Amino acid sequence: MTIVASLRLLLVDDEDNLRTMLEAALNHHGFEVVSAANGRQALDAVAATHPALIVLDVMMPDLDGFEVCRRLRQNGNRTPVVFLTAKDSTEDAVRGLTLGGDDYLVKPFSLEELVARINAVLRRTGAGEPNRQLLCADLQLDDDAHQVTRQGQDVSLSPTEYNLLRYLLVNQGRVLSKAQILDHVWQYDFGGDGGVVETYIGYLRRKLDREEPRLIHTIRGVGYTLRAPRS
Amino acid sequence: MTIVASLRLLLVDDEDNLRTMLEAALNHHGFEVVSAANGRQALDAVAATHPALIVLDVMMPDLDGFEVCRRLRQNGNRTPVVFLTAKDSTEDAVRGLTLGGDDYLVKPFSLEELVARINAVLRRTGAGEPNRQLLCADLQLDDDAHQVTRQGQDVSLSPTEYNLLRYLLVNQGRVLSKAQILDHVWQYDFGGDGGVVETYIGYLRRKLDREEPRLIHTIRGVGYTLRAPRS
DNA sequence: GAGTTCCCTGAGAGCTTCCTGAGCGCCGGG
DNA sequence: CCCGGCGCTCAGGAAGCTCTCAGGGAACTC
Repeated sequence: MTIVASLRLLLVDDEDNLRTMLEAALNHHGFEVVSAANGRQALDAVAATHPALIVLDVMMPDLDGFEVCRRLRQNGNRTPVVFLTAKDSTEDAVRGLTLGGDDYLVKPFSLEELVARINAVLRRTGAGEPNRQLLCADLQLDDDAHQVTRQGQDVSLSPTEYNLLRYLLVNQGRVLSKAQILDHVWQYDFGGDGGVVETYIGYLRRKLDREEPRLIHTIRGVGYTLRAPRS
Repeated sequence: MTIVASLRLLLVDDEDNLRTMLEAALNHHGFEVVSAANGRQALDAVAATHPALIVLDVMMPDLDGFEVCRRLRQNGNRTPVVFLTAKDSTEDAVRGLTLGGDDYLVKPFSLEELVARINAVLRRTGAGEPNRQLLCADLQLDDDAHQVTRQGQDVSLSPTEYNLLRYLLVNQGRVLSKAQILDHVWQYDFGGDGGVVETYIGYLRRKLDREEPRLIHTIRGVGYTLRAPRS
């Protein structure tokens, strides 16, 4: 869990369920979250609460996300934005906007991805904490370089493997249930069961946990945990 | 027994028997318990009593647990929730709820598990006490890591063994009858007799009480107790 | 458009866990 | 001292859980 001392985010999305879920999740990650259900509310909320970053859905009934952003910039507001877009259409249109340090994410995404993007943007714009390397014994993960090494050796991971490892690292020492892992590492609308997690844990073990000391441990009937041997 | 200074819980379940039983049990664990038999009562009770946490059955006649939670969140209420679900259907639907720090439990569960979850959620959301290691002489149990050590050595326990040990630790110094142990450590609908407890005490002794000083003591005709030798 | 990587599913094997029942020994009372 | 009750241990079957592998389909790359 990333602990950021009460950095205020504005979350803008018109789907109630998703907004509620994300609000809870971001809150739980240590952000102070203000939310808005449409473009106008968003503009008001920015003026009222001066968030450090805006998570902004593109597709909305009244003002769409682009329009909201355009108006903010027009008024000289530079608050960084992470856009949420649907797969199909808008992907091209977002390109131009990432120039200002902003970023975007295609729906449906996974929670860990969103948090990673938010932290990355905050880092780039100077508001967040500096880049932190995630370590566990001789395993290290560098988020900026998107690079993983074990015993100094580079290990090449697929996106899902990387996200899973990252989640394990952030929560090292804590036991994570398969349900928790699914919720955080897989896309929020994924319907499958815990079987996939087993498979991916298997991939990770094969790629970077073949030799002692083993870092990934199975807690039978409970879940998995990443833990360095006691020093 | 976990002593938490009068933290108020709301317990919501439509089965009278179960609700009464849980109410007594949670009460006995030091919580102040308010209970509700359906969704509407639950909403009223939240407004009236502002509980620190809600134990919420999913399957209910009027408003189901999800709906109750959704309405609370819509009103900006962030009270953490522990859901109670039936095995079969709802398990998938509950995923996504672990995001906000909430948790869930599949019926039938054991009392100790419920209490453990409640404490874990309170810990995560900052309302409860910080993670406390359970200790007894050179035996220690860490709930977050789900790890048990004796004389610094890791001991690997099965889920039932772990729950039993946890119950003994929480109640160390007190004698626990086999019936009490069955009631707290085994699922509430377990039909068997006390023979299982003997077997599991045996497992624990073999795994972590082979050498002096012995911590698990048999009180013949009464039950068992975990006690460190007088210092 | 061909080849590769990535993601997910399903089945099977193998191990762990759970519980029961039986036999034996210990303890305490008569 | 003997006996009954209680507790301990062991063995074993059934169920559950996890791992692994193979394979198909989607996405991406060149």
